[in-house]
Amino acid sequence: MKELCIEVKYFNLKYTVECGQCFRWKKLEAEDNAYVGVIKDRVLKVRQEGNKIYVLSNKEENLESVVTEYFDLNTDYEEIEKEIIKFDDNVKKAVTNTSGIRILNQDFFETLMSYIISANNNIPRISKSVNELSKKYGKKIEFLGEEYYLFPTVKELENVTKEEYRECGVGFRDAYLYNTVKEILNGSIDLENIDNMTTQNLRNKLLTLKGVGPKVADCILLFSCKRGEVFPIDVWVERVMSVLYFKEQKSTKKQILEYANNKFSKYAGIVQQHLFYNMRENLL
DNA sequence: TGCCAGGCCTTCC
DNA sequence: GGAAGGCATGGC
Repeated sequence: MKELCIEVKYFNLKYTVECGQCFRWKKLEAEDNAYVGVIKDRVLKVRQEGNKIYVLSNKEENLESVVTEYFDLNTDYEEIEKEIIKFDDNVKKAVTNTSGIRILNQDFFETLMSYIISANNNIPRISKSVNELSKKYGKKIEFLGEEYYLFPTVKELENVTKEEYRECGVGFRDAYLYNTVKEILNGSIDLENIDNMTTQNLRNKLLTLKGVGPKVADCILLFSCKRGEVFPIDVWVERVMSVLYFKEQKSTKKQILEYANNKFSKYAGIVQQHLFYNMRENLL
């Protein structure tokens, strides 16, 4: 296996995979700043040393372009961070704390299913369920002496029952997952046409799925559809926005969203992710 | 024990 | 169109 080395800047591997946007990266205890994860059809080990990342994979074909796309390495985050720290001191402090977070370009179907599972759930349990689904229905890959599992394809989930979903620990979300697979199989959402849809159309389409509300839809748009302008509001973001920008006055999600859209506009997504991570890690 | 977790659905005004 | 209650499950 050949190790790929890529020069990076304004990229922090740890923050990017630990900030809550993805659920399948595992930190390697034996090595510093190294993680193993599954991206689409391959398993990767990624390690960062300063401004270089070192990548190993079971599949070397197109490895550099897959990694570049996934970690959004062709986007100029130096420019983005310089722009967004101008918004105000709150954003400046957050971005300074967690500089190098990048918004991932994850697989659409995996992101859709994962964020349906995320509703009224916590991150460790979401990860556990996603891994369980993969282990049961995804393809097994041997990598560095360990067994890993790809996230299952729509086809691989075709005959999975609600009861079987529930055995993966997803609880009441079993029917949502079941229905979503059916909807995709019957062509209600055309996976091939996503890039051509406007954000509003795609969002409305996602909202027709049971188990997908505004927050889940926005996470899917942001983390797997390159819609950097959306601003997912969960309990943490509601909390941090309310503390930073609305002080004591009570604020609704609608007010928060309007404020964020106006202020952060096309950078709302990356700002949201910095605020979310800062709040969770108690850095503000 | 009761509350919370990257919310959403249904029911009822 | 907005407010309440319910929902599986595990961790604290």
